[in-house]
Amino acid sequence: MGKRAHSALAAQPCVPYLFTRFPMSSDNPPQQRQNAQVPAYAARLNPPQREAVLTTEGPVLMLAGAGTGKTAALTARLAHLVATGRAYPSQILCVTFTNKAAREMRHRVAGHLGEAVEGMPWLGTFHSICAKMLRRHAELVGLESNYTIIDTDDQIRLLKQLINDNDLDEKRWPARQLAGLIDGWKNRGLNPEDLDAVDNEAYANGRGQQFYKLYQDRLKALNACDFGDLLLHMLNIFRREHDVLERYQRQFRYILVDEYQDTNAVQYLWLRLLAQASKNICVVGDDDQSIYSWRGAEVANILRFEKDFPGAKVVKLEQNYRSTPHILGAASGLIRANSERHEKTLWTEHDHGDKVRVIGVWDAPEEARRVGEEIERLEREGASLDEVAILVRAQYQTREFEDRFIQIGINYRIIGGFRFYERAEIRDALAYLRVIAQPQDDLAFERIYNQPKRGLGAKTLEKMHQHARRTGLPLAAASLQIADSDELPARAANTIGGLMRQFLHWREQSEQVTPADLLRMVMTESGYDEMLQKERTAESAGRLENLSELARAMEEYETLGDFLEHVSLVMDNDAADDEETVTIMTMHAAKGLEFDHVFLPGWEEGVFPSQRAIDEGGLASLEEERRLAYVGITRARRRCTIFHAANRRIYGQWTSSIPSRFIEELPPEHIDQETTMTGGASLWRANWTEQEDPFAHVSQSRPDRSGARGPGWQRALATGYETKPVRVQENRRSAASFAAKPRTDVAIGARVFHEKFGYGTVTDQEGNKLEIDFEHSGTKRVIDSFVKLAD
DNA sequence: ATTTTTTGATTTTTT
DNA sequence: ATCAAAAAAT
Repeated sequence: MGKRAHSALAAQPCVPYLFTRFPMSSDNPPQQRQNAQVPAYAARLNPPQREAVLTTEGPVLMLAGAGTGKTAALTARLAHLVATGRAYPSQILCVTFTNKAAREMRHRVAGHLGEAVEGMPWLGTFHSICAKMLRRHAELVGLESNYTIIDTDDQIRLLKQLINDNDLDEKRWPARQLAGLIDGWKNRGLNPEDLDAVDNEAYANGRGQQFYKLYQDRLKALNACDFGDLLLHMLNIFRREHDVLERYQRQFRYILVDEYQDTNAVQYLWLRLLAQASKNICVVGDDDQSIYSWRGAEVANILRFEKDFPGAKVVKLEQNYRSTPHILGAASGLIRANSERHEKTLWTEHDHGDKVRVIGVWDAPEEARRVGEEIERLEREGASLDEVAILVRAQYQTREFEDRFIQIGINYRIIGGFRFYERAEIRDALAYLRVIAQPQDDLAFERIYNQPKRGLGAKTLEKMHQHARRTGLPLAAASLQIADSDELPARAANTIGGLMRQFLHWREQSEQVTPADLLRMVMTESGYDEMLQKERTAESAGRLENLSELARAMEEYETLGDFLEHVSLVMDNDAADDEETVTIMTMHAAKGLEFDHVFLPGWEEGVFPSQRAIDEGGLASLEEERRLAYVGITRARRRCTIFHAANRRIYGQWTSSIPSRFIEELPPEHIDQETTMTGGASLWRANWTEQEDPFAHVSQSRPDRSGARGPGWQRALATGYETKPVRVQENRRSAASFAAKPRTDVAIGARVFHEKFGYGTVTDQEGNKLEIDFEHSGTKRVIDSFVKLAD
């Protein structure tokens, strides 16, 4: 039993989903078993945790402060539900926000339940769960089951096209802004027709709704959806199709939600619909760690849970297992300055440990120097670098540390920033694969049609677009047709013909060889590898390296479709490094992690809290920054050190800065101030004047890394394998494999007009191609959609 | 069609 | 300062 459960995230055949394939119907609940002793999964829980685990029926709100063992409680609850026979794994919906959290949860549940239980099919992120559901119900929202999931980049490019096509100035009304608005609407669960006047006004003087609608139509035509759509489509289906909703309501006997404070409106509505029937919903979260409101998260969701689900059991987890009392005291004191929160009193059994240190320094380089020294000291004391983290407010702050650590030779790793799958070469490679897997994927095609350079430019693209629009064909198909006409210069037409033949070839091959081999084949035959090899820069070597790493990562996937779904939803690659490294990352990225030693640099007004939060967001924004500070401090197990600099270069300009207001809010009994330069702005400024040249000692040069060669460089040179450019055949007339309906209103002898060639007479018609004798341009073969009847 | 120059913008990040 | 994207020059 339970063996028939869906294999998680595995290949979803392009077959409409049938409900009869649900593994288990709820009319047939598994027998309940009673265990006399406390089972292993519950043995080490404290009383509130145990209560959260054992209260299986009805709504439960678990308020879990930082480091209070909420994941332990959550996984124990999962194990409990399964072990006591209350539900099969397939009947539990368990939602997280990140893949990392989902992976961790899966791992820990497997630990509790052993191999006996097939992995939980419905444990995953909101997006992956919705993607999986949507594959089964795609037709209900006008998509095919093999729809593409586009990322932010594609989204922006698509919107840019729409904006330009509709005679709007992209300067004045940036695509990014529109993308942000649309995301926001989707996060709120709003479809284009749901927008009110205010929302509509938000873009291009009341054209918000119009563009939202256009965008959605375009996505549908591309058989694609963006991240927001995954949730919104499923919400729409649940709202419209009652039988679908009911099936899922019956399926999910228990619902668990992690990081509930980060849910946005769609997620909330989606959950509420699913939980309505059984009411067995358990949400876990900490309102003090809500740091994603700028991305649509609504703390209100967790604050009003008890109203949404009357009779909800509220369990507070307040015993902290992570940090020392001083760290906890500093964090608690700080967060107390916020209003609107569930009051929690964190406590710990740990001994006192060190106070939180607050160190004032002159400028950012000194800050990096001091952190470096501290780390070297910790190292001497025997600490592992893996247990050291530097948590910054913004990505740009990482650079100073990177430079310093290179100089003094500390292993470091920067989390975030450019993710592997966002690099240009990786995206190019993926675009090739997408076109192979899905010929309708215009966005992917557009990305690589001239990458590597094939001598196809804007004019050619414009022509292809025109034709695609007129015929309603996907771009790739349209380009093939157009290559068969005289619409384009012979050279361009040849190139396109050759490219399309290559794609045909690859598409055939994609059924024969593994995805990894296919990628290698494509990269070689397309000339992409060659292009990088010719560049001969350190950068291009790294890119080649990245591409082979991509191929390596693909080895574990059976089909191209599997792999593509994986990359669109699971965009992370924590390459496990064997060496000990210090971790540098943003405080946002650090949520959910913990380290023995944490450094928090840049606690200055304008940096943290950020200038934006001070200027624009008002009180709410400042409170979110404060929560972020709380998250930062509570990452530390043993020691936490806060820095603030008197001077900082921002956008290339030196600025003097004053310590963050958050520093003043830290309870004095829990901190050690380690500088004479504290006491507010005045003292800092006084210090300024004492130096004749405040920048005299500031290192102006950074270690020159331009000569650095990636490890793959020599190999790339040495390999020197030859790429055989695929010969472009001269036969231009062969490849019209895309069915096109010929026009019926044009007959031989008809007088027609063509925008480029002028007036002419049709002399022959072959499918949708016409041979026309033009009055001024001679005889040409053109596609019928390019001409209109002359009158 | 490609290369160079100019301009502009610059939190936080998942999926 | 830095980087990417748009505009201008080749």
